[in-house]
Amino acid sequence: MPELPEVEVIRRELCSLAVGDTMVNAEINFSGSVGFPPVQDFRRHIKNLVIKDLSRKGKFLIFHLGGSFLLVVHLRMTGNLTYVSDNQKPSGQKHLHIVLFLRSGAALYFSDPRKFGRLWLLKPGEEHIAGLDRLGPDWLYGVTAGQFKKRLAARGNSRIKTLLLDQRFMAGLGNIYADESLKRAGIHPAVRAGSLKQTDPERLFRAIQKTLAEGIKYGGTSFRDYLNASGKPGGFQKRLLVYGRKGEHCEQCGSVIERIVMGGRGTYYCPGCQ
DNA sequence: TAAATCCTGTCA
DNA sequence: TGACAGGATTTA
Repeated sequence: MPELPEVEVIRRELCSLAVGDTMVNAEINFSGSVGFPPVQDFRRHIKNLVIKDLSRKGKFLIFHLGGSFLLVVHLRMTGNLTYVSDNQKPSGQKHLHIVLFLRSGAALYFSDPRKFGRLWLLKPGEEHIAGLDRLGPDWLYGVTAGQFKKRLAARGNSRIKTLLLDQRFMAGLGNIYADESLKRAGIHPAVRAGSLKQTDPERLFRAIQKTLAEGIKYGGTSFRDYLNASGKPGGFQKRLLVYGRKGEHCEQCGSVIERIVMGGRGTYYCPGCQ
């Protein structure tokens, strides 16, 4: 489900809700959600670790815990991480795979219908186990427009949409924000990076940063499953210009929005603007 | 560069 | 019933 803005919204919420609290226990209902270490070790090691801080790289959420442990979370398509305070615990929730109990009485609920999401409990030097070492720079703090332009030049043969989804190139964009950013920059998704016009790369860079910032501002996009750490939907779905709007008229130029498949992903764009 | 894979749910 | 889904990796 979530892309950079959704993960960032959750990170900010958990910063105010959970930092300073301590992990006391883990309930694991589906062991496949634990990427590392083996479930028994995960349960044993996570006890009594203070939550010192939370950071984010691309779509990864990273809890910085006592003892230099890192709890790395990737929600993939349908994962949800919800902070539940002591007096409002839901019960019998379907697809609830992991509960992390906190000393305050609150808990972190990880649920995920499609079971693609993962949690890893790592020590420094083990970041590669979660794949963190393969990520390119984060879109919001990783590079300047100039550095982005250089990276683009090195991948001139790739189609721009495909490139934007490649987390090794740059980290954090997913299918929705890639399409929305290309629309805002007026660039066709199938264009090859090397064929972009002179002013395109910088405009695209700005459009992506602006679109992501807007996504965060409106609390993320709840297209189907996404909920923030408080269990509430975001609002950016109301501001989508092309994603999921095949057959509708572009608000800017009136053209009919099209859907094509690129790299196996549904891709929406406006043939008039892009 | 595409398809298969990991899964379940929803919608046309 | 089949197509499709905010992701990412592996294999062909």
